[in-house]
Amino acid sequence: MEIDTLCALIGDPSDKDKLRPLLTHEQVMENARSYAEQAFRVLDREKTTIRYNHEWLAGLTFAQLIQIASNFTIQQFLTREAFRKRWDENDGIYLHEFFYAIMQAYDAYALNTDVQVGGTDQLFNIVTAGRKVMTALGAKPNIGVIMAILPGTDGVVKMSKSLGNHIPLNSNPADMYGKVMSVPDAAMPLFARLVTRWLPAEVSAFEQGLKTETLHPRDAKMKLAWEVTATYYTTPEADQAQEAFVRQFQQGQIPDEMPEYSLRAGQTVLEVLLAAGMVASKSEGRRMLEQKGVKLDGEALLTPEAAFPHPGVLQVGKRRFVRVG
RNA sequence: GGGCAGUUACCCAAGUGGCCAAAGGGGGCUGACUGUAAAUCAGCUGGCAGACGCCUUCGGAGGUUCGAAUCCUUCACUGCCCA
Repeated sequence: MEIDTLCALIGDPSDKDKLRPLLTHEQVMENARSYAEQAFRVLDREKTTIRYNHEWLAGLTFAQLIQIASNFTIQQFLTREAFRKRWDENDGIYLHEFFYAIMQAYDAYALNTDVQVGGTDQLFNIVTAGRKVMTALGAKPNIGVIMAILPGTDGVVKMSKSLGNHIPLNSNPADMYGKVMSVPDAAMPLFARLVTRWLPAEVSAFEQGLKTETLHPRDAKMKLAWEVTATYYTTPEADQAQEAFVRQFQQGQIPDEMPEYSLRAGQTVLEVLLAAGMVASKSEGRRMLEQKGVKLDGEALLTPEAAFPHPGVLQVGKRRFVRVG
């Protein structure tokens, strides 16, 4: 497994909104460890070697870089849809963006890879650039395994942390289960294919079941959510996440674990909401109350200025809970 | 180096002196309906008060004006074209 430590070190100027502070080598390696830990949810720690691309890229000379770059024409890059579109619309295309493909290609060469795995958006970087550079440098070109792109929780757009539609690997089983359940039905087959341990036969049985409606979409998604959770966590954790989900959302019961808040004398409903971190501001709290989104032990609270009635389970919306005592 | 266009709330985007806390869309949140969702419908979406009102916000700073997102100066940044 390779971790890109070079870009983190030089900073990526394409994110021009945020001035990304240059990370120190220690910070970069810290992040790298976190990526590795997440990968080890599915990779065998014992059989995996982690390599960092600054190991070989940092020592590359400018002359070498020019020589590698001479294998490519601008046209090859511009025929890529992403670049083409921006070219046609007069959006900026930065020179260094071309170098990402070249860098990735050189990584494949430096690691002497036989196979390189990536999403369809990496087709050019892997197949065209990688194989070309490997050939040019006298190595045997590798083989690309190109996978479909996993959509995010919206079911359409590529899953990405910066878009906020991601399912984090490192939060917790209940969160993962719930987030998979929130994915639109239409995205289920892709999840089944890309992030479960199911074999092709199981995946197609799953898809068939959905298509012929012999499998209830809700049950299908529960099965999927369980499998995804069990894949990245463990079977008991997936069981537990499923039980909690059924209790909380299907039966409308309160979860068994929730944060606690100690009531202070004389606090109003509004003050408790804010102090317990259930709302970001008093205005938001008032809105929630107006919209009947606040419940104490199942009873809707309506008056912001009223004294907090009694200890109990306070709920805001569907999934924010706190035990007020 | 020269010319032109631009910088508005989470994102896109309208707004060219008062009726602007700022249209519209997206996103988000709440409620209804459901299968948990999606789709659909309704509402909300800067803060403090919550009655009037007050405060902060339209790239930064300064200015003109009774009054500025809107006009002027200046700085910064972005895009396009020319060199």
